[in-house]
Amino acid sequence: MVGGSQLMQAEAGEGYEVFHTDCPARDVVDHVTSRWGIWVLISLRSKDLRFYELRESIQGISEKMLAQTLRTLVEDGLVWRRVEPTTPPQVTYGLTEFGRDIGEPLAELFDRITRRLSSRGAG
Amino acid sequence: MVGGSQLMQAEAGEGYEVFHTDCPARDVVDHVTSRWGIWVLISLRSKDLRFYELRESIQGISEKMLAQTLRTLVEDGLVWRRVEPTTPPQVTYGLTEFGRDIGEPLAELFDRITRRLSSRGAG
DNA sequence: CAGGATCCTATCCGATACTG
DNA sequence: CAGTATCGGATAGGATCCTG
Repeated sequence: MVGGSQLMQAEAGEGYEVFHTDCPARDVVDHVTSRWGIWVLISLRSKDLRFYELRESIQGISEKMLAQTLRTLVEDGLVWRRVEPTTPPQVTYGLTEFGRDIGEPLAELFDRITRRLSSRGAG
Repeated sequence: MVGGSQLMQAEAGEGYEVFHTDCPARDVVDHVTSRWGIWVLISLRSKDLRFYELRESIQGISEKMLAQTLRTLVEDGLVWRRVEPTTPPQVTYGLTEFGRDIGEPLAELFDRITRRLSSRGAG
């Protein structure tokens, strides 16, 4: 009876929200905003990508972290995974509806930061 | 001369973006999406808060991490810090214009995840 | 009240080697 | 190609104690 009530605190308390440790959304937020999660999601927004394409797209990511990040995002229902049983095997990743939904504010976040930084550097 | 060019790759390359390690926005993104950064920013959206209010608002955060997160966000220009030289001293934090700008997609991200999770749990 | 300093541990994450 | 398994260094982050 503790989870999911943090939004009510704004009215009950002094006007600020309380973020519970066991808030279910917190795990997903942590995964989405993990070191590599945000870049995977943003990369997949333009088009579905194969494993090696993602690895080359996201500079600095290791195969281990890419695999781990993808596994988490698939578990969370943000990314789907399709295996083509060819030789060599092809595995493609793409965004689910949930993933596309989440990808929007993520891309917006990235855009706003980029815009602010470039305008600061230019002017 | 290397940073800020990753957005061009979508046209030059195979249609997906490349995220450079030295992209200047990446540092800010990392700070904003750090373990506690997102919660601090969202908490400050409703109103300015003092140190202890933030600590109580964000369940599970330690004083060390709150101080460290706030320092980083102030350095990035997302949060301002005002010291009242009273006894005991009062320190208030709030969002700068940049911080409010970034806070929007952040709150939207949190809202969408919360909505999706609660609707999934309810029906 | 608002933190800095210190210590210590959990985990993150890269490198390497190996598998289907 | 698309991973898994293991190891070890780096770092994030909590607990505690101390200061203005």
